[in-house]
Amino acid sequence: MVVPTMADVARRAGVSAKTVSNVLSGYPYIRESTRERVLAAVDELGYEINVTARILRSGRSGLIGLAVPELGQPYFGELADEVLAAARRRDVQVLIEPTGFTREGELAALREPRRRLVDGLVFSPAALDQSDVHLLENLDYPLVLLGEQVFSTHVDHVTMHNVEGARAATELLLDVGCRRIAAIGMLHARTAGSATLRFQGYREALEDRGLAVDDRLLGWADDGWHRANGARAMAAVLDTGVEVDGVVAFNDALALGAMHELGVRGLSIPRDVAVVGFDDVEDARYSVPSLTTIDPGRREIAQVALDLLLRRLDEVGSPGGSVRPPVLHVADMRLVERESTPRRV
Amino acid sequence: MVVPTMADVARRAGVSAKTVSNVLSGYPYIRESTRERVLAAVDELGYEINVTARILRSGRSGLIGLAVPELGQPYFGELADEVLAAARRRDVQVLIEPTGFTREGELAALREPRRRLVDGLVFSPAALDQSDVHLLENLDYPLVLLGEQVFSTHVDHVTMHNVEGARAATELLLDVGCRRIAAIGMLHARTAGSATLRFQGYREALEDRGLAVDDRLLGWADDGWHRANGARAMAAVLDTGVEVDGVVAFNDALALGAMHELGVRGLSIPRDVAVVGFDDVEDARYSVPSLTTIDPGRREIAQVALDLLLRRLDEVGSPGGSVRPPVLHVADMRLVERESTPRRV
DNA sequence: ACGTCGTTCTCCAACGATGAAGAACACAGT
DNA sequence: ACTGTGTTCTTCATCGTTGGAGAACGACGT
Repeated sequence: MVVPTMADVARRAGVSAKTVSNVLSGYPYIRESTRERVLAAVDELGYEINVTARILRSGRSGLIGLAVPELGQPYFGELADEVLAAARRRDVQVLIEPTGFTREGELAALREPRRRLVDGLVFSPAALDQSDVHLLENLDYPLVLLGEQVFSTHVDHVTMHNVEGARAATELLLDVGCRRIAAIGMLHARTAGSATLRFQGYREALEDRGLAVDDRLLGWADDGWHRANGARAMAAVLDTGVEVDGVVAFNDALALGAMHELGVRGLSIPRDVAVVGFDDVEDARYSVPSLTTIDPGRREIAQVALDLLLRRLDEVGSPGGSVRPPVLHVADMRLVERESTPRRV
Repeated sequence: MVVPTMADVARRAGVSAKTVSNVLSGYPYIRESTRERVLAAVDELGYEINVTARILRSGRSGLIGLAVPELGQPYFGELADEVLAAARRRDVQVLIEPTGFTREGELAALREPRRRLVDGLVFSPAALDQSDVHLLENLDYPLVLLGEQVFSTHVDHVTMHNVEGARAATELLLDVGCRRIAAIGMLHARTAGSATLRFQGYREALEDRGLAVDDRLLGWADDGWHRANGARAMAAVLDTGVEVDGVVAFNDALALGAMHELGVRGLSIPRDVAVVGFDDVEDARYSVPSLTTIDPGRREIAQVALDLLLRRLDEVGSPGGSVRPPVLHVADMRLVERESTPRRV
């Protein structure tokens, strides 16, 4: 016998297979002596349950999918760690599906669950947009959305304070005296999405102080929010000859790229130019100088997303029928001041 | 009918379920007209095969495990991306198991495969050591080891040129005139592992030029190779008052932390101190200044590890019996020169 | 004495696919 | 006409577990 089955355990303990199953799944009406015999048999045979058979019979795999663009990007790597940690606490496994910032990758991730084994999906879209929203509704498995790329009133959604975060970042710069603040990370293509919302926060903060947006201060990064593009966008802004005394970057990678470019040009941070990022990835703490940034509440996002998904899974399980309406959860945001901005006076 | 089964397709196409199965799995003896009818029925019903049932019957899940310490660390995040990409090309799914640098996490990862669904495991140990090697032998599933934490002649293993890499890094510094080269990332605890090997490369390079290792130049980072510890270790070295004109850090995060500390102390890189890292994570390209580092061949490592694992899985599948002896593959290494070191003369 | 109830356990039939074996048929060679 | 061979498809059992139904038993109230 290569690997023992429940029937083997049952035979050894002198009970039926179903009793073994009952013992293992915590069914209460088992005589103590029986339970002990069964557990002893399990031990002696080194029995471990066959998960596949259990899934086939019960219809639940205890596996959820996490579709994110790329783990190499620290924001998503760290987010994935948080989701995995939360999942471990709840005894769930996570299948990560990197979508590579491509439409095909994201469509594939949406199709996978039916074909693969996952019970539900946490999905952070980057390439799909609002016009694809119908793809996310009426899926035959529970879905939790992350980010601000696509919104639907039919799907649970966890997101962050984008406008408020960018506004707080910009206000900090204004408070320390900056008046020529560049925005790094503008996107042409999208009408929604983090770029638009963060730009909105930037604009609102300026306008509250009676300042207008100067197009020459907008740094475009249509190829993605990587460091390289942050450097490029910063260079483009500086090359217009416009005066710059502050930078709001729409994520930390852009900010670090921009700081790189500022350094190359011999500008001192924060003396000549103050810089604020967005995301609070681990790098931000150890750059030179360390980066002031917005902590968007990553841990909260991971935790809430998983909880929402598991709650939906329970709803499917118990046909008691009280289907909750979809939730939109916005995580708490926090400004983290470090060395790339001067102290507030 | 919520979700159609093979029997439904069969009924619709007027054939038996087994014929549907045969069509879908590419069995050759099917009349063309039958094949078409079946595929039409599949289309019409939107049928997708139930993976769980297939696994139960066939015994293979097409899922492999990847056990790494933490995705938030760019090296592992990027490694995971490479493994996932390679897996996608081969139509395999990957279940990532973060072990959190803990012994318990790693032991759990080793136990999981039996309980969970994976056919095999790619394992990058960080907390287990050579004394645990017996845990890795005689597992009842195929295993591929990564890294240099544990070695076994019974297990396939993919690793990198640690000694040669650290030696190349140190030689570069010597070539550009450094003579007081700090080594950042020393560990007390381990007798094997990357730290020891990279230190060995450092020492060999020095000794080849007739230089001795100066204990004051050794920066310890027993709490892990994070940026924070790189900064701390660098600070400790500088605080001894010893003169430093070069730094070999045992990974990029340590190097970036060390650069941070050097910056804080007003030392210019590379003018006052030249710095070399190890790993070539994406950050290294965009730090200020950009970091000279060793590319250990991450993509090759991911690819070869997956291939070795899949090859073992095939061996299990076909009892033809020619079990290949375990392989030790060492990936190609490459020195990437950037701004943190002066040009070689 | 009898029905009711709670406890403890068993039996059977699924879940949905596939491997093994073989039936039915056509066609060729003798 | 008969056997052999190749093609095409079917039947049946099976992977290992769990849901549903209910059997067996004792205790309890009436």
